[in-house]
Amino acid sequence: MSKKSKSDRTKEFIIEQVAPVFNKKGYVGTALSDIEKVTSLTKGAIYGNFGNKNKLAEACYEHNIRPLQRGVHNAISTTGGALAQLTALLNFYRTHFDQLADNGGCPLLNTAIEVDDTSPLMKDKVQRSILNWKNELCAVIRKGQLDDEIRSVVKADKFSTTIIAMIEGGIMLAKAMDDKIYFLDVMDSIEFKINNELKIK
Amino acid sequence: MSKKSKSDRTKEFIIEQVAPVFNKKGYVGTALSDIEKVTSLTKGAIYGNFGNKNKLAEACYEHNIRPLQRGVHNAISTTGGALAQLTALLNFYRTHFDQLADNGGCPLLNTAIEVDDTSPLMKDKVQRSILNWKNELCAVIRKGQLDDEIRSVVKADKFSTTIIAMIEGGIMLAKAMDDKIYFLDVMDSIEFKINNELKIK
Amino acid sequence: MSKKSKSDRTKEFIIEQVAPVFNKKGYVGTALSDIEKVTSLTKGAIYGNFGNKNKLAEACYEHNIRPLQRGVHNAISTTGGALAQLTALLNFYRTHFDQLADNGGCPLLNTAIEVDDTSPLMKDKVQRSILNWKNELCAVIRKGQLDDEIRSVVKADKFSTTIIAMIEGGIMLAKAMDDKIYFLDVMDSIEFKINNELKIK
Amino acid sequence: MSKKSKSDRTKEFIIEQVAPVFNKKGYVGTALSDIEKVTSLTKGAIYGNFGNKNKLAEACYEHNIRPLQRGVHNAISTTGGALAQLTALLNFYRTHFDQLADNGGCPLLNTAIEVDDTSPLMKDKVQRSILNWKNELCAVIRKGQLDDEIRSVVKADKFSTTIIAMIEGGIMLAKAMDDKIYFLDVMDSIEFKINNELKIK
DNA sequence: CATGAATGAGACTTCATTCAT
DNA sequence: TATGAATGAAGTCTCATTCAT
Repeated sequence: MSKKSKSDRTKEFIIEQVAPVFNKKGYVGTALSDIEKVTSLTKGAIYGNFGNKNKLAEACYEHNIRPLQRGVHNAISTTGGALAQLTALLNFYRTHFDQLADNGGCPLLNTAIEVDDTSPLMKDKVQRSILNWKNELCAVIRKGQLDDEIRSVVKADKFSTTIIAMIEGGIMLAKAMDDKIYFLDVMDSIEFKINNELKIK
Repeated sequence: MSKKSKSDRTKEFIIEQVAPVFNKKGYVGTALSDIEKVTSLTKGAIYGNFGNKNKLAEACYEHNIRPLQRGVHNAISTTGGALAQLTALLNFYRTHFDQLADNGGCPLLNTAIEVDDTSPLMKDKVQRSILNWKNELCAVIRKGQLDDEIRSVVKADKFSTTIIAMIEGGIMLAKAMDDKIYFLDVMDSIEFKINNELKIK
Repeated sequence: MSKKSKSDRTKEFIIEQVAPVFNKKGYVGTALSDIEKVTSLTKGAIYGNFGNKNKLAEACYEHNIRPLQRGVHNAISTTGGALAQLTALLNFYRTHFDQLADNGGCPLLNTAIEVDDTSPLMKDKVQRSILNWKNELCAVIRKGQLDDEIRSVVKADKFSTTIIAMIEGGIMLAKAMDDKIYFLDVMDSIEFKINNELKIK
Repeated sequence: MSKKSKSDRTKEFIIEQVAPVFNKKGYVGTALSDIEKVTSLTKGAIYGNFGNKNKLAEACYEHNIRPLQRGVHNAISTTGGALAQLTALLNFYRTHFDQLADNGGCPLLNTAIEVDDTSPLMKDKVQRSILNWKNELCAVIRKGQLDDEIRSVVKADKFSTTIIAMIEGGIMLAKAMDDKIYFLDVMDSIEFKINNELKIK
């Protein structure tokens, strides 16, 4: 039986309220006064629970990334072969785009852009997320190759990178243009790629 | 003959010094004290020339975007057909990636991510940049179709969006991972796409 | 027989841990977080036992002063005449200087300096300590005069003040210079004074 | 012709207003809000002129110490031999005690006590002040010995230390007791010492 | 035009204190 | 009693902006 302490529940509550704010306004763009507003807690309570703004930001990044990692992981755990798994991944993103957009977009993308020239600590977190994602995709592709589902000439590494780049680029465009179609078009292109470059016909 | 006034030369000087800082640290992350440092000018001088931080930021965005727009435009003005023009675009990016990375990455991407949930004015600028870019690509593809160089089934609009998404996603990954290979892999994928999906063989 | 309550033992424990901190960092310089650290207790426990920081500070002052008062008193209770008693006092200080320095110096001096222009309550405590000390010295000198050990022309009051001033001034210098010699030199001067100005030869 | 810049005049003004506050309330005891109050300037103006609280504190220490150093130096520059010079020093202190007390006491003493266990930077400043003072006294005594005015057996170093300890101890007592007589009594003791231990009769 | 000096708001953080459990 | 969690005020410092010179 896991009974959470008050502290843990408060921490969770804070993270839940604050995580989308960080994702929308960025780390430097989010002030402690913003955090007070959305939590209805005082600065003292925030610092009592997280020590400093940075630690809270890190916790929020983890919180924001988790559902995406889980979504990717779930898609990839689908039964039915590598190609089906990759398609499941696309569908996961198609289905959850609106929710993602409402929360401020992809936290990996947002954080990568904000910190790449400024904050080594957060950059390290982003790098782990990217590698983790890429490794998951690589594994699927390589498995598909072993199963004679995916062409052996395909370079898993390069292909995985490309899929990630397309998803992130698509999110950026759709959010910037306030038009989901940009994202959906890119998703279609990935699906086309999968069917034409990967699949053994 | 246009002889530039002192004012214009100062403005240009300021923009040149400050533009990369905005691109690296973002709009909210760049303080006027940073701007003083890199220009060796006083706040008063900055305000005398630009009125406020916002206007300077806009000018810097334009300055940062211009060489990319020009690069794209030049590639697309190449003689030799639509496919050659698209390849020229890729080569432009391949050649200039290091310079771009040194300057803090793609200003369109950086600005889009920073402002999409916060600053309508800058968002509008980003939207124009995206549309302009997309329109240029569409025009090339449509011209290629008229010239029987590119398959008529290809949807120019969707294809253009995808190319942009890939370039931006690739830049993000390479900068986040501190490894150019991520970008080059995506560029190769675009080239592959062009040869396989676009080209009439 | 007095058996100490749990409360009393906790209070004592707290005072023992905190007293040297107050003596080193001063009243305003010591935060409740410092107090939590050295006691491994929570703020609530501190407040439960002392009511507020001020009361704890007062208790710590008393605790810090006590061994000095006792040392002075013991010296002065030595058998063998007034001059021997004064010399015993000097030796007490010579012997215990290192310990005193480790604990942050003379609490009377430290507190006097910190509070003389700010905190009437603590100042009152300091005044009592000074008067008490001075009275003890005066009593010794006057007794020595009655016993024909000390010259009757000596003004006990003035001489006592001077001894205290010298001890405190010496402590200040030695601690500021990180060099015990400053203190020992002054102790020697006091001894010289006693032998030359006080003693009937 | 020295014409002071506005900046210099403001800096001086700030120091003049703030120096006694630091001397009375101590470094940690003086808040920036106190500084705003006595200067009628904003935090921004303070930081514009001094960079941080620490630098202002250092400047104030120098300002507070200067008149004392000058007083000592002047006394010691008096014509009429070493003994007369030492007496002039005592008279300087006797004459200026009230003013010193009003300003919060001796800055050397106050600062030494506050920083000896906490702030190495300020401690270094205090050490310089002490050494400077001691060296001045030593020089006078040694000169007096060469001139056959002061006994050659006297140890200049030890005697100087003792005089300083007495002055500082006396100031502490008088301020703590709110009674100048404590200080004057110690001054008399120093004079007695000079006449009895130093002077060749 | 540009500077130097200032402002006032707001940044992040720590403070002493309280109180339900 | 002691804890854990919170408060609200206050701490130091930086922000974008203004304006007399």
